[in-house]
Amino acid sequence: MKSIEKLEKYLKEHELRHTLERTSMLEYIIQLDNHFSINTLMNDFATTHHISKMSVYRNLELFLKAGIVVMHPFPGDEIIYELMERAETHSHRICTLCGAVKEFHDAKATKLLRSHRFKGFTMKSNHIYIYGICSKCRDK
Amino acid sequence: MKSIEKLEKYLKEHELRHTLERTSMLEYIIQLDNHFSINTLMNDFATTHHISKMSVYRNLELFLKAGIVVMHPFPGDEIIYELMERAETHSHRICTLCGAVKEFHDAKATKLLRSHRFKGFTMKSNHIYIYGICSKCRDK
DNA sequence: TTTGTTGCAAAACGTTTGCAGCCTC
DNA sequence: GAGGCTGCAAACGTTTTGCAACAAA
Repeated sequence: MKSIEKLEKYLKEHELRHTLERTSMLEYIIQLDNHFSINTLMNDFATTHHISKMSVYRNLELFLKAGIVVMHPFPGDEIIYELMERAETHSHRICTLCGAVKEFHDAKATKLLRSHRFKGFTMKSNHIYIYGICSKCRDK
Repeated sequence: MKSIEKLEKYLKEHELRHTLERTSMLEYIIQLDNHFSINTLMNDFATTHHISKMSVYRNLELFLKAGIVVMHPFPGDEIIYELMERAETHSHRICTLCGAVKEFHDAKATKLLRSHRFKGFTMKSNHIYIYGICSKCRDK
């Protein structure tokens, strides 16, 4: 499902309101087309759009609950997020030493995961992370 | 590889030192045999062992780099960690609405992921996360 | 003896809280 | 209209920084 539709569905189901701030924040994240952090939203988005830092915090929370945005377990001082819709198109491999992250595709594993059926759980999305050491760090 | 061996290998390779604090912190995490947060370490570990909060922060960082501990992308106000060795034995499914996390096994997918070979990247570990809605939240 | 490590305390910083006013619905 | 939502500012609490003393190798 598209991110915008997800937002509309979530707001409707939870009797929450459609605001300009929510829309503009989601649109910003969509056009970013990349990983981002709170800093990205505070420095690049909040300063150039009509929205307060508080609404950024609160609406990021909402996007996470609605499954529109995912958090990534990447090393480093910042928590990294990504649009769920975008994150679903690839997996991540991470160097624990330097924190470098690469995206890669794995059609087989993704397909296998999608076929899962859980009792008492509606699957929406699945994500794969591979940890290891990149060649740069290995050569040191 | 066992966590203790990982620590020794990492310290040796990086010419770092073997200290009582590092050992006791790792032993604490091993015997915990569960997810944990900074709070767990600060309140339950640091107060009952000879170690300062600063060393907890700094050594958690070290454990992450050494691939001894992993961070999880779970919703909520706390960042959740787990011993890598323990996390490798299961996958996680997460309810985005209430934040509930369940561990589950998926031998097939895990095996498939282990068979990956990357150019310029030495894989150490792989992790699967499934997002969705649990039955409790669905029924509301 | 060298140099990484620890622990302390102060400082800095990001995040939360409470509330008044605004805007959806 | 009712109640969610925003934005402000103050309060809060965690994390970082700098440094001196200590300890591993």
